[in-house]
Amino acid sequence: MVSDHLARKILQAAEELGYRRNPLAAGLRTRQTHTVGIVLPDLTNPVFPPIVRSAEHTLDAQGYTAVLADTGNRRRRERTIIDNMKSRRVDGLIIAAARRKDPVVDDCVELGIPLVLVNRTVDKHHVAAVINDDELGIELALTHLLDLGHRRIAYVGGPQNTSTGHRRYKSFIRLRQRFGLASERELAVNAVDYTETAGQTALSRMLASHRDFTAVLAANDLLALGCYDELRAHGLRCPDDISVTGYNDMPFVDRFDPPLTTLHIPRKVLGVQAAKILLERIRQPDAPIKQVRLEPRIVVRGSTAPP
Amino acid sequence: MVSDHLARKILQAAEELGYRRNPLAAGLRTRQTHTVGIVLPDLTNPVFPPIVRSAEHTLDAQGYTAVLADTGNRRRRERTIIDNMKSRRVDGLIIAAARRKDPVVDDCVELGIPLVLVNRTVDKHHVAAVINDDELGIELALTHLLDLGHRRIAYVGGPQNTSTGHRRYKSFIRLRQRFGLASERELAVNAVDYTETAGQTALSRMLASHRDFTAVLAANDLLALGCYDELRAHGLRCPDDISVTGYNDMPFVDRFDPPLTTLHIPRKVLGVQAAKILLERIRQPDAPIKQVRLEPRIVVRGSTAPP
DNA sequence: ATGAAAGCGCTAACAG
DNA sequence: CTGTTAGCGCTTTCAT
Repeated sequence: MVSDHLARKILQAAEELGYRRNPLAAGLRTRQTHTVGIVLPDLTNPVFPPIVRSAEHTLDAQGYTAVLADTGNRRRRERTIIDNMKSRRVDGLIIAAARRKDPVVDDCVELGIPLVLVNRTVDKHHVAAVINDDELGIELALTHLLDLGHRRIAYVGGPQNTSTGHRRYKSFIRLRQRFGLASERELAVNAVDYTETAGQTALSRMLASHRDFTAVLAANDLLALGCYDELRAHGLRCPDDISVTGYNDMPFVDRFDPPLTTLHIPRKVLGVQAAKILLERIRQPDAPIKQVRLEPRIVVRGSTAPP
Repeated sequence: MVSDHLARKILQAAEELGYRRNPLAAGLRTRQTHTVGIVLPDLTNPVFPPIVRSAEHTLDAQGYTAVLADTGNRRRRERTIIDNMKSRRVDGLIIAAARRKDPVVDDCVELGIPLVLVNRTVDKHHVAAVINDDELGIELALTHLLDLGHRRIAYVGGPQNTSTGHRRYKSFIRLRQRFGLASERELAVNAVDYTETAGQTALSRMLASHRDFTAVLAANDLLALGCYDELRAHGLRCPDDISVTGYNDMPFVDRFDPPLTTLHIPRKVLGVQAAKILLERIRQPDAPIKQVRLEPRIVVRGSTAPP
C-alpha cells in the first residue's frame, strides 16, 4: 500500500480530472446502493416534513441518499411505491405510512429488508419502530381537560387501521372509565382519515345527537382543525363554548384561531432515531430489533378553557 | 415475434414466478435510470409539498421515480445534493431551489442534463422554467391595498438572490412610483431569507424608523407571519392598525389569526407542468426550451382592511 | 427471425 | 502485495 496521504492525493486528482465513480455500477456488483427509501402517507401533512428532514440529514451524513415517496394515503400506491423501491434495490426502508395490519410491511420483513417504522407501527411487535407514547399523550390531554373542570368530554378519533388511531382511542375509552366520565357510545367517534374534512364529519355526527359536551379531544391536529370548522358552522365558539385539543403540535398550529392546545412530539428525534436504527440494521442485520417510544409533552394554548 | 397476447402472458407468468427486472442493471447499460431528482430549498415550507406531490404523481404515471432532497436553503448542500443526483445518473432534474445566479444550474445546463426550474428561476433566460407572474402578483396586492384606501404602504421583501425576491421587489418599487406613493428608502426592506424570523427582523427595522405606514405588503406568506409577530410585539393589531398581505397562499394561512390576504399560485399546475416539461426534454433534448408563467390570483381575507 | 456474445462501470476473487 | 479477470443483470449488436 502507498501512504494514506498519497492515496488521497491520487483520488483527488482523479476527481478533478472529472472522474466520478458510478454508484449504480457499484451497486450492481455489491448489492448495496447506499440508498434508503422513506415512505410517507401524506407529504402535505406538516407533521412529516420535519421528521423527513432530520432523517434525511442523518442518512446523508453517513453517505446514504434518501428516496422519498408519498402514498397519498392509498394502500395500492403504498404497494407500488415499495415494490419500486425494492426493485431499485434500496438498502433499507423507513415507513411512516404503516397500517396496523400491513401486508407490505410483512413482505419486507419476510424478505429481510432492513426496515424501521416511524410515527406509526404495526400490531405485530417484532419490527423496529420509533413512535410516541400514545397512551401517555391521551392521558395528558384528558387530565388537562379534567383539571380545567370538564366532565362531558367528546372524542374525535383517527382511523382504526393505524396504530395511533387505535391506541389513542383505546386509551381514551379506558381512561374515561377510570375517571368515571360520561361514557355514551356516541361521545366517541372515529374519523375515517387524518384529514380536516374527516374530522369535521365526525364531529358533526356527534353534534347531531349529543350537544351537551363541553370539550372535544381530537386524536390529531388536522382532525382538531376539522372540529374548529364544524363548531364554527354551528355558531359555537372555541374555547368559550367548547374546548378542543389536538395531537402532534404540527408547525403553525400555534398561530391558528384559536391557537391549538395539543401534544408535542419530538419530531426531530423521531427522524434521527429512525435513520440511526435503520443504519444499524443495515450494517448488522442480526442485531436485536429496537423499539423506541418517545414521550409527548402537552402544550397548552388558547383552544382550551374552563367550561 | 409471438403474438402480443402471448407475450403479455409470458411476462405476467415471469412476474408471478418472482422475477423483477433490475432497473439498476438496465440503467447501467442504457444510461437511463427513469429517475428524476427534485431539489427543494425547504421541505418544511408548506408551499412545496403540494407542488412536489403533483410533480411526483405525474412522473410516476409515466414510469419515472422521483428522488427528493432538501437543501435546507444552503448553497453548499445544493451542490452536494445535485452532485449526488448526477452521480446516481438521474435522467433529469426539477429544481425549486434556484438562485438568480446559480453555478450549479449553469453546470447542469452545460452538461446537458435535462432541467426544469419551478417556482423560482435564474437570470439567464435560456433555461426551462415554470413560475408564477410575480409582477402581476405584486400589482394585484398593491391595488387591493390602494382600493382599501392605503397610501403609505411598507414592503417586506424576500432575499434578492432569488428571482421571486428580486422581481417582487422591483415591481413594488416601480408600481409605487407609478401610483405616486410615498417612496422613502426605509419603507422597503428585504429580508435575508424566506422565514418568519427574517420577516420579523425586517419589519422591526422599519418600525424603528417609520411608524406611520398603514399597510405592509410582504413578498411571501412566511414573511407575512413574521410581520404578524412583530406587530403583536409592538402592541399593534392587524388589520385594525396595520394591514398585511402575503404571497403564495400556502396551506393553512386561511386559518391564521387573522386569516391572511395573499396571492394564490396554482401549485398543482406548477408541479404537473414542471414534470411534463421535464419529461419532454428528456425524450427530445433538442426541443425548444419552454417557459411557463402562471397567473396568481388574489385571495382577500381578514388581514386587510381600510386604514 | 432467432440466438449468442459483448460490454455498461464497478468490485471481489484469483493468480502471479 | 500487486495486477488480472470474471461477472453483477441487463440491452444491443452481430452472426447465424
